[in-house]
Amino acid sequence: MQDESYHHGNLREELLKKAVEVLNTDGFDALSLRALARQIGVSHSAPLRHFPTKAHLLQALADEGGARLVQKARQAATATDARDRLFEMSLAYIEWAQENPAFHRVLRNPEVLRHRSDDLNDRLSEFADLQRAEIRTAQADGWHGNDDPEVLLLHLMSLTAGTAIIATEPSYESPGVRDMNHKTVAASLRLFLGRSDNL
Amino acid sequence: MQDESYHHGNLREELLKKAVEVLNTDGFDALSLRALARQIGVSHSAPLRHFPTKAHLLQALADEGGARLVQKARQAATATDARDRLFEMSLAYIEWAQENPAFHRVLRNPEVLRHRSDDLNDRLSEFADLQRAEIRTAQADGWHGNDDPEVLLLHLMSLTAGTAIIATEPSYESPGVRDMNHKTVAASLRLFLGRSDNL
DNA sequence: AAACAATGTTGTCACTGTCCACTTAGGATC
DNA sequence: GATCCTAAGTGGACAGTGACAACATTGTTT
Repeated sequence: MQDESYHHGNLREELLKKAVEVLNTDGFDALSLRALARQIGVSHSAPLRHFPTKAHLLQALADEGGARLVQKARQAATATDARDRLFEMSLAYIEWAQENPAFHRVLRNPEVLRHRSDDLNDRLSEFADLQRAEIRTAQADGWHGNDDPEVLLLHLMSLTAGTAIIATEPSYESPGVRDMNHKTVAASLRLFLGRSDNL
Repeated sequence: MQDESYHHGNLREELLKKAVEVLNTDGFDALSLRALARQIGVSHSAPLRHFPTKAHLLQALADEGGARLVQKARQAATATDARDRLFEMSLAYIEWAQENPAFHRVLRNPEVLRHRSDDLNDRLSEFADLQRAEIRTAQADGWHGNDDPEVLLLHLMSLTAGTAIIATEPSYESPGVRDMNHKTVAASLRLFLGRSDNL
């Protein structure tokens, strides 16, 4: 548990932590194993003992990010109505993306996503299944009762993922949407998930 | 116009073309200026005469892609009803992304988008304004007449961008949406843009 | 005490982006 | 038509990177 005096430390966690820092401050392209090692004060090839390749480092970040994202979304679903639970999950997803832009960017990186771990894959699949179940429940309550549930799932996932990206990438703001805030996001989600009576 | 015998050729276009090839076949990480030069049969630093930096090459791809995307979306809007025109534009956007995954991936790359050219920025802004206008027209016809048009725009952009990503990234399929096809995409868009009477 | 596996180090390799000085070709200018 | 000039291509260099291999150090296990 010594900090940095001895030869050993708790690298790996330190690496992941520093990686998130770099991603948040300097962007994706600036992330390099050697720079991380340098910042931590360790040999340039020490990281390879914990992540045999740079891709493995990114995978680990994706694993951690995916776990946190799904956990937050699940915990947010507390309402009694299924539609409201879907709303809470989507909103939590978007808020998590806004709070953790580094994780979110790694998580939606095509190369990372393509080679995701079985662990992450399972987690995402289970989350999709949960949403599927909630959609069916909401349909049983009369919400879009005649529509294909898979279409509803695609619609919800597209809307949520798209909103998260637009909300986290300031680049999208100027050419497209103006003043992006919590109220606007919630109102947008309500267009699909809201009940006309309550706000 | 000689092909490759002389010292000169029409590099730049050749570079852009080869870059798209590489992006489609080997992915984003495999794109390197030196490899492009090697494939074309030219010196390793020849590309720098046309693109002072790798980022400029990506910017050029984004410019071209953005122009094509907006053009296709505009041309697709031929219906007499504003909602239908919005539907046509969104569908064209998604189809273009599916047909041009390389361009689409460059176009939605955060670093590229952040440093986009004024040209591309203007094009995207104008397209957003066009959608804004169509939304207002549709609202005048009674569609979501009481909702904030900016919320409607955010909703539409999120939905379209999100669907395009899910449709182009096969990685999304297994953990989330099953069998993604034209009919499903259209049905999903119709949930927001459709008139309940037709289809 | 000795053997061992985990972790960290140094040195090296191929590759990349970028800069530089140099060459070449084609068009403009006198 | 000879001369200048500039755009375009060449080859050499440099630092930074991911990855590999051989070696060193540690804490743990036997």
